[in-house]
Amino acid sequence: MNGQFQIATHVLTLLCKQPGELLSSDYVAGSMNVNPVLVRKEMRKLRVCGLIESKEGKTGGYCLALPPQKITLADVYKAVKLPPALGQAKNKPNPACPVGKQIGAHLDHLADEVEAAIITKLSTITIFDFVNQFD
Amino acid sequence: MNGQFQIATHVLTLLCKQPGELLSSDYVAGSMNVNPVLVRKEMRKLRVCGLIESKEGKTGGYCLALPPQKITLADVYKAVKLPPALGQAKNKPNPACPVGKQIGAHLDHLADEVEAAIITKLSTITIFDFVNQFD
DNA sequence: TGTACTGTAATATTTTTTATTACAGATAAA
DNA sequence: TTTATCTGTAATAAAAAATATTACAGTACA
Repeated sequence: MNGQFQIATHVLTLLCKQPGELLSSDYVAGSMNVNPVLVRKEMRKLRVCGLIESKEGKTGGYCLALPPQKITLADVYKAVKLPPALGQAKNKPNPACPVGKQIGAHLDHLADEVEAAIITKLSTITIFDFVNQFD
Repeated sequence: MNGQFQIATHVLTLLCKQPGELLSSDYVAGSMNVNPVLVRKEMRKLRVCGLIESKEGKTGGYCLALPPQKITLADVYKAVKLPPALGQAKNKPNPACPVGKQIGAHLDHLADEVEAAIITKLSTITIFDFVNQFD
């Protein structure tokens, strides 16, 4: 139950709907019923990737760093760094077994291909597109 | 850290390499350093989906139910039922907010599209293909 | 009839995610 | 210059999910 991508997308949607305004973490956290600190954590990731800007101090808050047509959901996905879609084994397969010895590399390669497929799909959708779906 | 897909794929690889033989959960669990009960749980999912067969009692174990050319990694993915690749928000967005009111439906639709992209990718790879990568 | 499996439940442990609390630093306004 | 309000961040607690462990009923074979 990982809602980091949803939080980031929700905030970006709000920022896109109120261009030019600075929205506070308390405000957006209230709009989605989630803890403000969690919002600030996701915002840090988005800021590091150059998707948003933030301003400290009184009247501070967050706004988009780029036009929403330039931000794809793939950018969001990469910024948020979710765990891999196929999961990730933590076990160490038996190296004495010919399968166990090699399967890690093959599974990693497969995981990379799946991540690439996800990113290809998400790169076709911008925040602008996403927000345009709303009434 | 979810290794269910990896466990299922590992077992299917072993079953594919030893056609006709029944492999026990203890044997395969030893090959991948994981708990045998966890193996049996994944095997139940694969059996329900018709990918493997199991036999109880002494000399019991697991074997493929289909030729490995007929089992795709998409079948495995669907059988294992991982949590959605984009995660899943547990929060209930504020229904008084026009964004909060609608975003759930749009995020669900997006999640469906991403799952479809994953399945499209994985459906191009059979267990036979996967196992053929091994030396 | 004993042995060695699957099937499954119950419980505990570990890991991950989310929530909460706290506070330093920044900035605007009184 | 002081106060209020925000970000940034750390530390900790609580909740949720995954995995490990234990236990045992049922099945099938020797």
